[in-house]
Amino acid sequence: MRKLKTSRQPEILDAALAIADERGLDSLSMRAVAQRVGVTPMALYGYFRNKDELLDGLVGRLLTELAPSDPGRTWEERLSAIAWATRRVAREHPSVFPLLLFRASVTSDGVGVVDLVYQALLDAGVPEADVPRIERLVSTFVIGFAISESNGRFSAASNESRVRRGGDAPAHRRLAGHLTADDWDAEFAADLADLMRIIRPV
Amino acid sequence: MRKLKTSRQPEILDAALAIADERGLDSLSMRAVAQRVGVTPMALYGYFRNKDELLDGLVGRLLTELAPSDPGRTWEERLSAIAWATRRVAREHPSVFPLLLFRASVTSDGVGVVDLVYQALLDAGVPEADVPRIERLVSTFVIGFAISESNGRFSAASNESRVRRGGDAPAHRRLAGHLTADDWDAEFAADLADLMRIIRPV
DNA sequence: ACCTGAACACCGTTCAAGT
DNA sequence: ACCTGAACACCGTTCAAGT
Repeated sequence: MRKLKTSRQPEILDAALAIADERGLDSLSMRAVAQRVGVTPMALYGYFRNKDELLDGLVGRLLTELAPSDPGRTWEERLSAIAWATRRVAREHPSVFPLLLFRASVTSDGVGVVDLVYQALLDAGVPEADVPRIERLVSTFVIGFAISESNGRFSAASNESRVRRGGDAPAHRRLAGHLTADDWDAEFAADLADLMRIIRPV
Repeated sequence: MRKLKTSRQPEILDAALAIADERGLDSLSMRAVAQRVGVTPMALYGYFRNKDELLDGLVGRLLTELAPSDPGRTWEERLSAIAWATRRVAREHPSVFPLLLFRASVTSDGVGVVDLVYQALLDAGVPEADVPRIERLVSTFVIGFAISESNGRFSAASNESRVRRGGDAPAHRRLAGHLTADDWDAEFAADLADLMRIIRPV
């Protein structure tokens, strides 16, 4: 396991993120990254052991964007700031963002964000034994929401298709007037408010 | 857009699911599926327009496994049954399962499951206007939890790494005794109980 | 210390042709 | 109606070599 160079790692991650943002994750090939950096594909292997490690580097890059600059005073404000920052990062990097759900955030940046959440939950009065579980509950929802929104699972098209097929879906038929949501800011805010009610009086 | 044959679609999806389960999503190539079915790669294109549509078919297959045979009497029982079934499907098909978060469930099977959830939420007394939002809240969490668990985001390794780096993470240090969770059945049950508290007195 | 070239074993998909 | 063969434009990665 030979030592890796670090000098041009940031430059390479910049190029990779740009390609993913512009042309999607499927277009993110070692060859494409190399071309953008102005180098032969094989040169990349001096900086990342393989494509998987390059993707890990990309996840690390996203994590640094999650910690808000101004955390806020109350624990509600601090949790909200991180949640909305997460959603913003998902909109900025929709192709790369889903990798967050699959790669454990063990980089120091990832731990930093989790630590902020732990502290907020402690301040909220959550018993120490419940804090890690509640952190996973909230982060799983927030990341899942951000992915669903940015990748079309929540899309209006999906809701309309459901209405059209409403024949064998009685509850859909009854809810016909309420199926076309589109203000995801409002929905996310309402969801966070509901989750706060879980946290407050544990 | 020429018409597709349907005769051997189930057989092809069986083969694809088996490959993904045995060797992972990266090994799920059209060529590998074709070989398993005993046919030339090009023969598959008579049944699915491209690889993406084959993956959609796979998602449809998973959705049929989500609706529990015995739904249960109370709305709590019915919601729980679907949630636990979802988690079981994720463990059986960890590589394919994450696709559920990226592809809107507009197949009739998907609508069927969502309709069961809508009905349970109505029975719980959730106002009609809130039902679709609460369904998205719960399903996003349940799918996200199942993915995180089956794909290592919750792994013990990740928690131990965090403890080790605890130096610059004060809340982690304070919670050191509580960071090594491993009973995901219990955690999932506790999470569902918390979510029920959101649903009950909306 | 950093980079290149050639090569290997793969991909998804199109097109024209075969029974 | 169903399937095949050859071809095209790609992949990630190894190895040996070059400055």
